[in-house]
Amino acid sequence: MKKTILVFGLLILALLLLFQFSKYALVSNNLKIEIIIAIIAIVFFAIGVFINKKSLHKHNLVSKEIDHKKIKDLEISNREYEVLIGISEGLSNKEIGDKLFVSESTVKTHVSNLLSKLNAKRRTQALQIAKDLQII
Amino acid sequence: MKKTILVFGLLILALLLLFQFSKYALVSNNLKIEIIIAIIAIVFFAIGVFINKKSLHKHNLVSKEIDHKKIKDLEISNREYEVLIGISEGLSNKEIGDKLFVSESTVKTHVSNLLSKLNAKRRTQALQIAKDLQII
DNA sequence: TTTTAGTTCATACTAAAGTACCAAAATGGT
DNA sequence: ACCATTTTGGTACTTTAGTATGAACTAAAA
Repeated sequence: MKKTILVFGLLILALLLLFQFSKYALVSNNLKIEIIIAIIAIVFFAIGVFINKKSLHKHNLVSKEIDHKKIKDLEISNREYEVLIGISEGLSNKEIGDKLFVSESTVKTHVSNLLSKLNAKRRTQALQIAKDLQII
Repeated sequence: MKKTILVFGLLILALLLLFQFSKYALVSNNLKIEIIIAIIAIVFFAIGVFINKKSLHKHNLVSKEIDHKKIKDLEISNREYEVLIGISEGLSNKEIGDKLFVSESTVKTHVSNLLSKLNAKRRTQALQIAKDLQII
């Protein structure tokens, strides 16, 4: 919230500066009107894209973003997470091993640890829980 | 694709008109420079919001809807689809059987048929493919 | 009515997945 | 250098998943 207010404050300040600058530039004839219009257009286009992205993020995209903090809270290691990604891609333990250049035994160890950390009985359940927790 | 080209064509046309109008208005002194800048700003802000919304829709909202037509095209039966849902919920064959009031054998039959229809080797791969095809 | 597709279930089998336990390297911070 | 954690991988085992095949029943379509 504080961040939002700060951003909007800076934005308004920048716009006022731009406004004054364009008037000054016009009067002193340093810049052509086309250039000024182009600058205004680009700036406001960018603001439109930015504002829209922000507001959509809050409502629709939450489920698309990965909660890295939760991964750490669950004490899931790097390698375990890579294995989880492999599972979500529908790979077998052997295939995950080939992808990560380790043996199938190693993958099984990671999977087993992953399941207990996610409190899952099966890899499919792990996927469902991981999606629910927004870590994949 | 054709639609996109049409929209962009009209957009460019509208901008050119706006451009010429602003120059004319300035020369003839009918409008103040502040008003023109404000119009440009509002128009480009709206364009920014519009473009952004369109591009986000294509990526995130389509994937939320189930393609029932594709399910029929793949010749996936009612019961097989119910089993697929069970798989996506992370259930074992036994648990799916309990949920649908059939034996584990029956579930295995459905799963096996489902895998060949989805061209998958494992249930996790079936999930990945089904998501890709937007049937779950 | 015969056919077709879907659902059900069983047996017997093979292949993966998952658990339990152990142990050796590698890594990273204090 | 030392400690804690991660990563690795093995053996032995149990459980679950998946295949192949055959068969019975149902409902709807031809």
